[in-house]
Amino acid sequence: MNNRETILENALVLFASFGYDATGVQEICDQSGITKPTLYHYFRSKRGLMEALLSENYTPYIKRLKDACEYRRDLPQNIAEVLRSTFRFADSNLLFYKLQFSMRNAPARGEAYDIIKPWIKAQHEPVFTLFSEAEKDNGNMRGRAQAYTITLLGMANAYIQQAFEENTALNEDLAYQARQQFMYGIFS
Amino acid sequence: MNNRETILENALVLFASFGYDATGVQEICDQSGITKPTLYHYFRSKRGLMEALLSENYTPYIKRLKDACEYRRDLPQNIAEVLRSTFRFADSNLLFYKLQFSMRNAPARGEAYDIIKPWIKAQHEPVFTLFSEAEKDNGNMRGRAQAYTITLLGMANAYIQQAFEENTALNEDLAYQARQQFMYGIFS
DNA sequence: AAATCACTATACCGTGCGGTATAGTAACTC
DNA sequence: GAGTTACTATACCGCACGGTATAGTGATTT
Repeated sequence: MNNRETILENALVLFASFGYDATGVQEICDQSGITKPTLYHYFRSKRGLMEALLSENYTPYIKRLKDACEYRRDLPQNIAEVLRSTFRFADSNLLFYKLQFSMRNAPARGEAYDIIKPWIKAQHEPVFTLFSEAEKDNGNMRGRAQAYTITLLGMANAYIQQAFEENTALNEDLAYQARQQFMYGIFS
Repeated sequence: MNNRETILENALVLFASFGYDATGVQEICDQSGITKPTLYHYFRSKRGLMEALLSENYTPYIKRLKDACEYRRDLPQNIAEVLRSTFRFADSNLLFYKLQFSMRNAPARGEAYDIIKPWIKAQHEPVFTLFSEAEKDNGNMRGRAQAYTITLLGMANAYIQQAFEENTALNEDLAYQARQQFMYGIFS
């Protein structure tokens, strides 16, 4: 494995364990068996390292999420796919999921939140567009696209957290249950 | 207002805005118009300051939550009260709510999470006990007390976040809607 | 063979951090 | 009025932080 990948791997572990602020560049270098100039050669700054980490791990998920949000006049189907892709995202790299989750919920004016902000937007956008499209076919939903987006993703996180803390699987059944519960919230 | 209260107030604003790690003791002192020895007189350390902040703001909520979890063979009633007390907690001091939320979701081995850990336990415990009691009256629920605890509190947070981001009220209606949705998740 | 390039180590810089030694003041205690 | 206590300011400490200047190395290009 080349140094760049080694650095990214160790940075992920440390950032996810101790947080962005509390993890020193020197620590990442020690763990990776390299020195600071090497790290600064590949990544322009500590922040640049974090940005690269986010980019590499988010990109495939966002792509799948966009596909899942392609509206074909079957909203339940879309919701199932959104949940499935999100569950899969969490399941495939739990460490990164935890890291991005902690950053999303970090104080708004901190650096960690500032770095992850564009990715939050990239995640919300397709889901918001999906609900906006679906609004046109269902008057009940009018004007609530943003609320649905937040609740759906928030609920997905609640389920993921639950599965993680209970050490149970993030399987198809759980995705189905989450979908049913969410749909009930819409049409009640 | 005395210095102790001034310090606590400014610390809350700064910690909630920039995070525990990124907020310097000096900054808190400047904002409060005092110097470091004064701060260290009232609070033994930066960590002690954070602990005092948590204690003062959490205590009344935990007390109300415990009352809300007193089981009288009417689980829906309990759930409504849990949601209401939690919504009220978030509504009464949004800044503190945001601070504790960011800390709950901070990396597990960071200092911020370590400080808030006992309070998470104090919050989960009464809710968990409630569901454990209710299990005895409803076979369907057996063995899921912890899952219900996590999902209920997670869902409450999703609603609170939604209300905050949409700038809508955390009113009785929303608590009712959340309860219905949660109950549907249990009995489906 | 000279020059260029990507990459890496040693050693260092300025800054800001959490925390404190010292000393003083004003208000109570005996 | 002497001693004690609670509180606060000046000035400082040691340290770890993010980042870099310098100097190489070995492979590739010309």
